[in-house]
Amino acid sequence: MPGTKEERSHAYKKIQAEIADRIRSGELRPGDAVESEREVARRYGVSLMTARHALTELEREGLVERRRGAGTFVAPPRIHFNKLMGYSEQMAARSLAVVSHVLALKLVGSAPEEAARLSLPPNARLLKLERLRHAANEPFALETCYFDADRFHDLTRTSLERGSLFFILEHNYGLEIAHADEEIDATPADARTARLLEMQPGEPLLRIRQTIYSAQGKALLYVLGLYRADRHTLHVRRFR
Amino acid sequence: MPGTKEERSHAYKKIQAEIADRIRSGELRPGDAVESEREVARRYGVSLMTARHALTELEREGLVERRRGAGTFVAPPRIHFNKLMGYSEQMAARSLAVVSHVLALKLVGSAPEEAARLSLPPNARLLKLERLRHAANEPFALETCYFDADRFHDLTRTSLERGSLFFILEHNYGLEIAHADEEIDATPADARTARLLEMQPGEPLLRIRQTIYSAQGKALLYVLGLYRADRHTLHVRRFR
DNA sequence: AAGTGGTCTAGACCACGGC
DNA sequence: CCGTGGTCTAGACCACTTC
Repeated sequence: MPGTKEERSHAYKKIQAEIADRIRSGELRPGDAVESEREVARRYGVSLMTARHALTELEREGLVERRRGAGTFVAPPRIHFNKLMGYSEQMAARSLAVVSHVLALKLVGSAPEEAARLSLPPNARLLKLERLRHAANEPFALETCYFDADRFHDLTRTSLERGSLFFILEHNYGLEIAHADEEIDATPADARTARLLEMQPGEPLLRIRQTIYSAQGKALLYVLGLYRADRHTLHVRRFR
Repeated sequence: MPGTKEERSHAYKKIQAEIADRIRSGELRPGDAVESEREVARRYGVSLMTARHALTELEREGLVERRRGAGTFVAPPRIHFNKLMGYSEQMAARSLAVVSHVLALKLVGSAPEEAARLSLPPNARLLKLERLRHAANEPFALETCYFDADRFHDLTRTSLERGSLFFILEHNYGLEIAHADEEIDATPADARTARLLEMQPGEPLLRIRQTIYSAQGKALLYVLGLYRADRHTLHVRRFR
């Protein structure tokens, strides 16, 4: 057949994905030897450079360690530092049940500070979403999200109570979340927050103001989070 | 021999270094086109794959951006997020005067928690350094550092009052500081801390517990920092 | 000594961008 | 259209680790 429309996926990507799957599935465990460049080349019928490319990419991903003269080995499981995760994802990572309650979902017409965080004009219409988060049946965080109301007009209360906001943004809206810039400080609890989080007014809260950006560098979302200090520790790795 | 100049022939390394120098010297400015793969190959008399390797490495370093069909261009200057800096360095970056007062510098024989943070046995002898930090003539942080007393026996009070601890570690001890893992939370001020930081007991403090590691992955230093919440905001970038 | 990853060659075709 | 980066071949020699 002339002009065959084969799947146009690149050989090295396929090899890379296949080995990555074998590592993530547990078939290959940390420390195990991965096939050598020459083995990969032979088994997949590609040239050495291509086999090499696949293994080099796996190393860049951190899944694999290459030692000259010795071989390629499955890397010890990586601790993900400075990784941006939604609440549901963090809870899942700790095998905790996801419970959160939507306190409010409404349009606000004048929130100049929050609009500025999203690089929108001061009078922009914003969608404000306030949620109370629970872990182990105790409230531990109050999170308020602000969206550009024009872009996210059809977010519904029920979809938000059910699922992960990150999931909705990435799948229903097709957005690629890339990074977040956070400002972290501590602040005393006001009366309302204290009541919601079942603590005493004036007790310390960890406050995180987070602006979340897409891969295109556009501010998607501003989140003001207040966390009970006794239930929450942030982990950060900084580099010299 | 440490410090030997690595002038291995590796063609791609030389090309990479030469282009990197031209960028860092300002000869090539952000947005400028860098020579294409084919130009590099011809000018340096190497094959395309080798020229390509050099440019790909420059991209990995973040010095260069490659756009298919268009070319290779000098990348905009990188913003350093999550950068590990000592107090003196942070103050210098904000053009603020460095003032800090050594409250204590002493040997402690039994500090099992702090020893554990340094991966030392529970009864290890530690050097404890407590410093009160000022900005704009107001106290704003209380930092307590713990060292392995056997390694850092000759730290003196005067050298510490004068200079940056990071500078001393890197220059006097020849250590290469690589990264720090931090635990961040909020906590109410106890009586002594409140007095030192001129605040009310119970008011919120930002607490940062920081373990600083060398390039060899060895824990060098454990720092417990307490920061007046109203004077201190932490900036972090997280990636998806 | 055998096997590994690291570097390198001298080509090839493709997909994409800008003119 | 031409030039660009992205993928790929079928080899080669070297430096290194392991036995």
